[in-house]
Amino acid sequence: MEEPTGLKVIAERLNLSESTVSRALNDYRDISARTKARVRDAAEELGYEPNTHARRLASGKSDTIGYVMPMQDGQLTETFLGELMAGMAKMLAGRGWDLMVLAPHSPEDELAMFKKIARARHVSGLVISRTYSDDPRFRILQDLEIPFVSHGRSNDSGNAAWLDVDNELAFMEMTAYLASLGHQRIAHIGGPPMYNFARQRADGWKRGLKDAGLKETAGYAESTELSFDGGNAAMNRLLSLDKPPTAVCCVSDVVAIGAMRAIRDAGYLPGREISLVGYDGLEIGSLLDPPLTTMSQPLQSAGSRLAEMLITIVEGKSLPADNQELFRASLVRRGTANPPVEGVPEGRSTTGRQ
Amino acid sequence: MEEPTGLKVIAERLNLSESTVSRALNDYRDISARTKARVRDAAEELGYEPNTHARRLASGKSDTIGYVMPMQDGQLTETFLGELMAGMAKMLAGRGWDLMVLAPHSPEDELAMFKKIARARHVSGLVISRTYSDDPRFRILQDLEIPFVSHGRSNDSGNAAWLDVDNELAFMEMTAYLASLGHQRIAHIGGPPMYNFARQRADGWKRGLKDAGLKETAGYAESTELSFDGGNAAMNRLLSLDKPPTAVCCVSDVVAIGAMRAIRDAGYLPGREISLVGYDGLEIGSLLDPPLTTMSQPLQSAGSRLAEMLITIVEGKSLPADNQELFRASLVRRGTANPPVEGVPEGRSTTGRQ
DNA sequence: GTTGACACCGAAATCGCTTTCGGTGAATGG
DNA sequence: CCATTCACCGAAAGCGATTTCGGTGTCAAC
Repeated sequence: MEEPTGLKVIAERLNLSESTVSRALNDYRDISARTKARVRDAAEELGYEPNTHARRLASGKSDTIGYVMPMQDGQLTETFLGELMAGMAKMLAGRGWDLMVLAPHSPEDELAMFKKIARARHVSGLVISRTYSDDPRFRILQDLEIPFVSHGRSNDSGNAAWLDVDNELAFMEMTAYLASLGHQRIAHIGGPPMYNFARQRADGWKRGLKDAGLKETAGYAESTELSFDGGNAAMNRLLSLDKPPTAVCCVSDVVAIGAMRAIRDAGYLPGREISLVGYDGLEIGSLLDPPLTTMSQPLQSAGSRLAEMLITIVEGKSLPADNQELFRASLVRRGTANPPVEGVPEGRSTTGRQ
Repeated sequence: MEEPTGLKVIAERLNLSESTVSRALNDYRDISARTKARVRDAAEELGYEPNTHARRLASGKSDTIGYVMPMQDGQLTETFLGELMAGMAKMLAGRGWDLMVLAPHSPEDELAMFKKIARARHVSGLVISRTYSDDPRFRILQDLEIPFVSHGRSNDSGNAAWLDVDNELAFMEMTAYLASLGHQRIAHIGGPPMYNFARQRADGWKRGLKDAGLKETAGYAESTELSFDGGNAAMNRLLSLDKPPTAVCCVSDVVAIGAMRAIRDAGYLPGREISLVGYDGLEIGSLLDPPLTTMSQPLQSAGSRLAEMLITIVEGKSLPADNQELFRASLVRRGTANPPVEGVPEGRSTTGRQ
């Protein structure tokens, strides 16, 4: 229980005042270089570590940002948040900031957390993720005057700060890639339009088609839940079309995996009769047979950048509106996207193997 | 920029002193019930939220615990930490505590963080995870007098606090299950013995064999990296045995998936000629064909319990040694574990399909 | 009518740091 | 040589709570 060395100890030892020591440590310029050096040495030697709470109380800053976990009914919905948080935490630690986790179990709870933060101010900024097409949180946070940046855009983004992947571009490229392989019948299994990224990806697919000189075929624009079963069902619908697609752009890897199963069950081989591209770059996709071609986004660096943006905003060094960035997803070529082959399905096959 | 309501405001409004208000809010018993009620009402009405930093400075408590992310070379190594953290965060939030994330990019960095915490004390306890068989962190944290609980045991656990899954029991059950299906040649693909759980799981498998009246066959105890390739290679070694196993207990789902591929490549069907059970309960396993039978552990509740234990320790309400708990994993029956069939492999098949 | 005991509340110190505001002594300028 | 200006440092006032220590007023007991 030996007491931790505070400013006082090091001040006494050097025959200086606490305030001088404090300013020396914080590199004020009305302290001589010699004194600063002495202070720093003494601090080092004594193993001085400033008391965070005292510092934050006095300075009025909290040097802490919060990450709002994307939860739904108390359950986690994403798998990537580990990477994202690691990226944020590392960036923040480098600047002496802390990362705090918020896991609301309902939208009401989330709102309550926001309000509390707005008043207690023990968190100086937030990072939210998994944005909806219409996301009330943008307004709420702005009204509460809580600095924040969002991982993903929204219709309500306005001049808020955000960092997003260029979903539209990603799906344009995905479609272009498929077209370059020779596919002409390219479908899309999208996600619920309530998610902003789902719309963007669908748009990207459409533009990709147009750029490739292809026209949208009726029934090729599927939309479903972000789940294995959703992908499975959607793919089955595509397969029952008169002219099923020879390639499919999937809104996510999980959906793509569901689609793969449907393709298999219909007696075809994913990547042979029907090509498939997913999105997310899940590690697990490479373990499938054949391994899933997908597009991956840089997560750790996104987390890092998110934190960096938020810091500049909190410190007033930049406006939210000046912090809107697009990251680019990159194609991961694995096994499910290949040139079309002969014998493409011309209608619902009923000889599915189990 | 209206100033937040502090104790002073509500004291003035009620013609009370700040100290009385503070004690009323904190439910001291030398404050009359009537006064407490008045104070609480006023606080509610004015939207009072105590200043966290001031409170923590004055009380000397930080009401914050840190979670040390399991990192390796700056990379995340686990996929489950999202769930775990969500569980912790929710538990903590209910008690007014905060969860902070630490993402060291190296063991040295981790040590530096520990030292800093030991001095700055802005985090009152830690949760560590992914423990090694010989894990120096136990000693370090004890020497530094930082309260902590570990998610996973170690040879160095001693009388430290931990919460672990009963890995041995899990693998005993797994083995027993396989034996009950009729298997007699049950192998094990284990992980690097540097990880404590890897040893425990191997032990469980051995005890399971013994309990079922089976004897260990030479070459049936494989060990490999915790990766797809590791599982793949290990399974290939098993397949090249004179008498390959008819069932395999895998240390993790990812390893199991690698093994599945090896089985397929050798011309067999996982769950038919060779049964397979994984561990982790990864969602993704259910998407495979056939879906992977596995054992899953409760993560959110583990996180919750970890946080709870740590709080009681930090508050001095219990000793670390009294906080050692085993959770139980549960079997998730899917498609890769079935009774043995005729035509079991009797040696390395060379007719593998790619 | 003292004397305690008890129930309540206020004053003031404290937590450890930041930051403003002066106040030295020395250097500069005319 | 006196008046400015600098460079540097100390004193002291917060920051917004918690917590100890007394000090009232009331009431019962002797």
